[in-house]
Amino acid sequence: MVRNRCLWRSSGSLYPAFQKNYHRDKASVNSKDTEQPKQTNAVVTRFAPSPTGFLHIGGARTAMFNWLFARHHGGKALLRIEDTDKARSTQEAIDAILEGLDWLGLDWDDEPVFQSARADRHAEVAHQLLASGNAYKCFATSEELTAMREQQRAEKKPMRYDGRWRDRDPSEAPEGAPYAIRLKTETAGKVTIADKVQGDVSVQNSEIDDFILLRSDGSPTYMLAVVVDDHDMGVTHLIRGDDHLNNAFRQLALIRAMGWAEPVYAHIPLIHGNDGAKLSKRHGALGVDAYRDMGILPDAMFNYLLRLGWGHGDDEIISREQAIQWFALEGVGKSPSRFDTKKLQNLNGHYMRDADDAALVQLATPWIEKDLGRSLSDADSQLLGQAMPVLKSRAKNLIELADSSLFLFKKRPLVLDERAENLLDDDARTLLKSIHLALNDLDDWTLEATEEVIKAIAESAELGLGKLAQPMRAALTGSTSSPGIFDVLILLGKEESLGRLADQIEKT
RNA sequence: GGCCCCUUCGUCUAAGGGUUAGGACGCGGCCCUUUCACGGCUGAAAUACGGGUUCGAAUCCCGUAGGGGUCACCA
Repeated sequence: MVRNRCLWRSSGSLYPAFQKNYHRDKASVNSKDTEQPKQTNAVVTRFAPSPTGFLHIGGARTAMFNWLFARHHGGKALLRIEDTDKARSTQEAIDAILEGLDWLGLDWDDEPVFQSARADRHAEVAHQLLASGNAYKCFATSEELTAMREQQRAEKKPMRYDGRWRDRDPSEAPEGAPYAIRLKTETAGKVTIADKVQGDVSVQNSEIDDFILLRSDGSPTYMLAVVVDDHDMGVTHLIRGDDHLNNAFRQLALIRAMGWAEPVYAHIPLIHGNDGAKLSKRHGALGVDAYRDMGILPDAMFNYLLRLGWGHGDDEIISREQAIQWFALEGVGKSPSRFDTKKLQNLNGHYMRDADDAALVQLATPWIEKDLGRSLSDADSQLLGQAMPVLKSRAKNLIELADSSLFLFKKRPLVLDERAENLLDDDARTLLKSIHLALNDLDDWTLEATEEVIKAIAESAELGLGKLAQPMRAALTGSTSSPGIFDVLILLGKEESLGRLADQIEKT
């Protein structure tokens, strides 16, 4: 469980559980028979974001699917921060991602692994490959390679490393020249991946060039780092965006060169914006935090993201428990889906209505306080709690909820909005006068009693209830829409209600 | 451009050889109603196109078109 972030940020040993696993392969390689039969039921997944920005929608869904798959199988869901790109990785991004995951209610087993701390192990594997003849030193300079690609492009040939150092003797290189380590990949035949989502996908080995494992400065590339980390962490199922599908073939080549167990792959389609293109900055609010700030409930987001690209018959409202029970990779669609804010809002409305009143009071309070410019007293909070049942059924998100509650806390005399002001013409004010009179005489301030009084007036004046309710609403709430008018009366109490009515009558 | 993937209402999806192609969001109408919501009923709305295979195709095969992804000493 990842709850207290300080736990690992301030800790000196970031991945204690991990270090124990460090030499596990050597042991398990030697004991083949103990390794083989058991490995089927232990599911280990991982979510591996690179901390270069907030947790975007696509990442959130990938995280969810990994989490759900692990929980469904009673396995482990691990978290790894891919922070090897020091120039782009920031602590703010790490925090934002962890917060986003936490907000969504996703917890992780073991301590998060920071990839940057594992560079030595990555290098070790690269050198192991070098020693076994599965990799070689490449002395080509960046300039040289750029030139090579330029030429390939000019000749309209595929842009790939041409293997110029593959069979050359390192002694041909200048004395002490820096070199990168490249994987010696297969040149003939093809590889096929039995992807749980995409099905069988094959690629000719000739398409896969000898990619770099270790840079000339000794740092590992992403391709090396992922494979080594996934292996060391014991990851059995790789669920990630299908933008990694092409990488999978390279990674598989590396895995096979090391003789490691091959994971099960599941490449899920990316989420697209309204225009069908890959989600990017220009699509507007994208971080999970942005939706939190829009007053979306985590459960609604969870449900929405779950149903995006995944289905379970006609089910729409799905609880976490059901999601864990039902989730299967087979249900994931193969085509990219578009993000639909309207549906999210609708789902959020469902979860608002279902939510616990006390919880909603907590969640809405910050917005209310911001609007009011003061903090809520205990009495205010209690009033809000009383009003919650009639407020929450009308709100699609926490912002609407907060807005709709403001009339409870506003000080007299109320400032009416334009529509409410227009509604209060002379006739309406005359009506308010008789309403005020009748309510003033009422001692039994209950829903039933107030309703009886108002209905009596409506009847004697031969008017519909609406003719009375709307002016009352305007005077009592300053707006033309609110909870039921008798609810409003009761929530406000007799004194406040009469005061607000009087304020508007006196204006004439 | 090379390689890989995708294609059912506007959107998310169900239907894995035989259904009036179902549900949800959104949109329209009606009902409920003191406003606004909720809710109920209801309407319009889809198998990208073209060929096969088959008694029968949204479903299997081929092609076309469109869309997406990926091609770094980034991750």
